[in-house]
Amino acid sequence: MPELPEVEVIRQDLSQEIDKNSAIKKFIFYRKDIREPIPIKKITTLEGATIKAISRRAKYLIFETSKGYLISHLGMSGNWRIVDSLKLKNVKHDHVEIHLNNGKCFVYNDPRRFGIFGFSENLEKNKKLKELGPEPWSSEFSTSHLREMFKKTNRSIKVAVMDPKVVVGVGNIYASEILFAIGIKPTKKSQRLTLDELEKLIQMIRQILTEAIQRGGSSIKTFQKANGQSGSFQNSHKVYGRMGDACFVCHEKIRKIVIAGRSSFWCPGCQR
DNA sequence: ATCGCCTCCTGCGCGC
DNA sequence: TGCGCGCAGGAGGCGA
Repeated sequence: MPELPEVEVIRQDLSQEIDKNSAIKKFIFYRKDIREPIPIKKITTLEGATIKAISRRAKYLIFETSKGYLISHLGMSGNWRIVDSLKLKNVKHDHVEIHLNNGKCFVYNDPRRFGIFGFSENLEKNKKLKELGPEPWSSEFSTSHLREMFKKTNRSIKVAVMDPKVVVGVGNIYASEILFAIGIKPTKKSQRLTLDELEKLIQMIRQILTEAIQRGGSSIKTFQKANGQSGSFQNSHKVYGRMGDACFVCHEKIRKIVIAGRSSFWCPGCQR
């Protein structure tokens, strides 16, 4: 479900429900583990804490509280929804509820359970976060960074652009869309991109992710925003999920190939 | 060190 | 209609 835009949209929705006085009243856990064991004892110490902000790093959501950080990753199928505590009904695959003192409840639901819950007192010491590469809009995400990353590897650009050490947040859908938008085929070796192409790649990653966030993300399958609305960026997909359909630009048939085990869509007319 | 392959898990859509 | 199969937005571990 979530790549960076979807996580960011959920972050914005959840953030709307809190103000500077919002505190965590109570957690309810329906499972002890999803992908990894949930550190329930540590997380429970956050009861009574004020939520200062809800932020995002890569595809992680971070609840910044007065007593520490709750870190959540949505995996493939995770989602949050906002419910009034009094009207709350537990549905299948609801794993965690965060009840706030303002009567709202944030509910985490994840059918495939690939998501992660973590606790941290100090984000800078968090192993998972520490090893992440640059955010797409950061100055560290530059052509020199890409050249450094690409010079020693022989991977395809599709695989490289999905590597969180190269840049965080680009998942399988947006990788195909971004490469179509800059006219580079997904199997091209990352090493062989010119400086000009690297520059275009950076700009297009920023542009497409920004637009996707503005459009509420891509609601394919079950993705919904935390406020229950659907995103609309799926209507802007030019190649993803369009195998056999005519390219909107050159009318050639969109192809699907598997790269590193992931379906990759591209247009043989537009991408070289 | 790097890379491809496999795995975790449930649900859905397709073809027979 | 029912069943089996393949596939799905992520990411970490393994062995070559």
